[in-house]
Amino acid sequence: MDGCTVKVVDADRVAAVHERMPPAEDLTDTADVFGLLADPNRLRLLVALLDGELCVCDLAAVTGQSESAVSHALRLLRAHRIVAARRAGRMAYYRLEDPHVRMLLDLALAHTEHTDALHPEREGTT
Amino acid sequence: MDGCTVKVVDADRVAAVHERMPPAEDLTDTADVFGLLADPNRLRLLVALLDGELCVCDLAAVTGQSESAVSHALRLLRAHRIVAARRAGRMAYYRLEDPHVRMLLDLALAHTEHTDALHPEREGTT
DNA sequence: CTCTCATCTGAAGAGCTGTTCATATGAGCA
DNA sequence: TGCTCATATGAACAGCTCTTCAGATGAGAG
Repeated sequence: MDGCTVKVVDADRVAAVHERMPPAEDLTDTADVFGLLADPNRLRLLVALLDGELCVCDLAAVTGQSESAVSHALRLLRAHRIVAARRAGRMAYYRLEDPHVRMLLDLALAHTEHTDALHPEREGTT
Repeated sequence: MDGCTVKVVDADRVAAVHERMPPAEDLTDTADVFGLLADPNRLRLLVALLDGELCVCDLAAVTGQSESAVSHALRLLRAHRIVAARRAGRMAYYRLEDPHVRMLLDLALAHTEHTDALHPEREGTT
C-alpha cells in the first residue's frame, strides 16, 4: 500500500534535498505564476503586451478572443499584479507590469522558437 | 455582442503586434510547459531533481507525496521529456533532462525567494 | 518457480479552469 | 438627460487535472 514510505534509499540525499526544498508558500506562489502562463490565450495577451500597452479592444483583436474572454483573463492577471490598467475615458489600456513574468516569457519564448521538433506527447521510457 | 470586433483603436500597433505573435503551435507548446510547472507537487519533484537523480521512493519521501502520485507525475513529465528515467534493477532513478525547464525553474525560484510580500490575490484596479 | 518488493497503470471521482451569454457599469456625446 | 459604446461582471456549463484505490508488471532472492 505504502510501498516505500518507511524506507528511503539514499537517506543523506533525501535529507539534504529536503533541506533545500523551498517553503510550501513559495512553491504554491511559483506554481500559481506558472499556472497563469499555462494558457495559450493568456500567453497571447501577455506577448501582445510585451511591446507596450494596448486597450482591451485591440487585445481582443490581436489575440483573436472575445472581449469578454479577454476581460476575464485580464482580471485574473490584474489580480496577480502581472498586468496593470490605465484608464482613459471609457478605454482601458493594459500593460505588462511584472518584470519577473516578462523574463519568464522571454526565456520561454526564446527557447520555444529554437525547439522545432519538440511536440512529443509520448512515452519516454515505458 | 461583439462590441469591438470590427473596430480597432490602434490599427498599426495591432497589425505589428499580430505580426510578431508566435505561431499558435509555439504558444500551445509553451503554455504546455508552463502547465507542467503549474503544480506545487510537480514543482517539488523537479526542485528535488535539480541536484541530481533520485529514485521514485526517495522522491516520494522528499516531496511528501504518495508513490502513486509521484509515479503519475513522473509519467507526465517523462512524456514531455522533462525528466528521464534510468533503470537499476527494480529501482527507477529519475533526473531532470530538460535544461530549458531547469532555467525556468531557477529563474522562477530565485525571484520567488526575493518576493516576500507578494501574495496579493486581490484586485489591482477595479 | 515462487514470493516479495519497487514501480507502473487504469479507472473513477472531486475540484478547478476557461468559455460563453446576458447584463451591469460608467464615460462621452448629442 | 438619454443614448451609445468600451469594458466589467456574474452565472453556468464543459472539459481538463489531480488524487486515490486497486491491481498489474517485472526484477531479484530464496
